[in-house]
Amino acid sequence: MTRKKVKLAFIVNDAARKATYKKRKKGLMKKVDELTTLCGIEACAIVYSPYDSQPEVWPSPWGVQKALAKFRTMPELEQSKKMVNQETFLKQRILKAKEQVKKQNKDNREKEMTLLMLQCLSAGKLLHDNLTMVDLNDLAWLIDQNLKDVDRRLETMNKNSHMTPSQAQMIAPVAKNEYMTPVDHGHGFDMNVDTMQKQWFMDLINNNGDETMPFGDVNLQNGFCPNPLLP
Amino acid sequence: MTRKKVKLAFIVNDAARKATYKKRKKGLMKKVDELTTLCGIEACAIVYSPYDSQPEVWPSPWGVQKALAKFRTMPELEQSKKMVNQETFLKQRILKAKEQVKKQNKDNREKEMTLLMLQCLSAGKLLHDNLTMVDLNDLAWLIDQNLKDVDRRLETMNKNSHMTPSQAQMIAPVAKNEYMTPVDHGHGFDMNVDTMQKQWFMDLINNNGDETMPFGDVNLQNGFCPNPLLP
DNA sequence: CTGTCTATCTATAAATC
DNA sequence: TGATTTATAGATAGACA
Repeated sequence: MTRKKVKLAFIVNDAARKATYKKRKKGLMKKVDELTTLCGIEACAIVYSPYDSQPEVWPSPWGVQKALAKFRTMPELEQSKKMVNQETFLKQRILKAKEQVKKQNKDNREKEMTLLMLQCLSAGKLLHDNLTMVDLNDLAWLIDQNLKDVDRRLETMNKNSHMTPSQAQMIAPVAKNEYMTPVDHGHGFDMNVDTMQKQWFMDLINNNGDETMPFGDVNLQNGFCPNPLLP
Repeated sequence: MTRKKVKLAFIVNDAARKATYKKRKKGLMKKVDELTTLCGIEACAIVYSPYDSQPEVWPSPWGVQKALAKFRTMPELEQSKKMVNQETFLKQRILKAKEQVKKQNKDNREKEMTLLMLQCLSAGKLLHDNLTMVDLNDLAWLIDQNLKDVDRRLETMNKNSHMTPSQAQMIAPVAKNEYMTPVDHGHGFDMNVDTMQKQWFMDLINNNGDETMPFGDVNLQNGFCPNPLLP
């Protein structure tokens, strides 16, 4: 039942490797078949393995010979060109993979920070003794993002509902403009950048985490709690 | 969004064909790559198309040359053997496809019969004027299957529950052994085969379908209903 | 070894930018 | 032309017969 994503590496287990070989060779053959049929082109595949005494070819030895003949008509220079193309392709794939890893890490980071923020809200304090400055900076950024979101919603409410601005403010009193300034994120931690705009955050990390939270006005006024997960 | 299952045939639309070609060539290349990596073998693919001035090869022209050299070392006889193998392979695929069609038809038939049976239960009568003898035979088989299932459940109950056999019988009184005899299914309709064992069914189709159903004991004692779908 | 089954993972048709 | 997105078709790992 395909427990996990198969990692692209040599399969050590002999039986599993052979089983995979059989299945995938069949699948590959089918793909070649489909490509030629769907697109009306010529193609062939050659597989040489210890499981078969001879190379296995598709769609037929004749087809292979034909394709090969064409390939051989290529001047050496052209063949080299193709080779370079192949190399370029691999480089592109590597680059793309790296980009994906980068994006994945970014997403993971954001999720971590969301979790951390929620834990902080639950505990009523920041457990910053275990956090690095980078963590705190990222957390600050995330919270700012959330605050901006709250602010946007507030504006929408003020414009579209029958609620007065002051009533709306009472629902989310922390969403004050002084906290809305964009944070210069992604360039490492810098205590000197935007410090004044993140006053609430600075206040927080300069104390010991067991006093009023920036969100205290909402429902955690006296937020300290012996059980870190139960407000 | 892959609206439909792509039928395996030449794509007439030029743009679509080219797009498919690009995608699938890439996919094929990836597959070759994976096969070689996972199974530690040598393989290559050659694609010759009007979209590229030269044949496209994987993993590299060198690899292709290597694989080809091996192929060329095969005696003509062996090459022919391989060719025959290819033909055999295609025949096997055709055979398999036919078997799948057959199985599919069988499944469809069974579903049709299930639906029919339920409709009959709902209507409280068999609308047999619109049914062929083959239909009725299949329906009889299906009902027998269901009765066998009921019987099996009854036995389980008698063995494992605190219920007495008679109590169990009251729940599903139709599951009497006289109806449990296996039906010789799949050889066409034959009024002379198993007729006695399917007495209830014969009774049913020899009348006009507006009287007691074989399942009448359960909850359709006086099953006729003006609305065919509402008991 | 070959086929089957099922839960997942992967490929990709179409639409859109 | 190529990249991205989304929903579906297809491939296949692992277990079993």
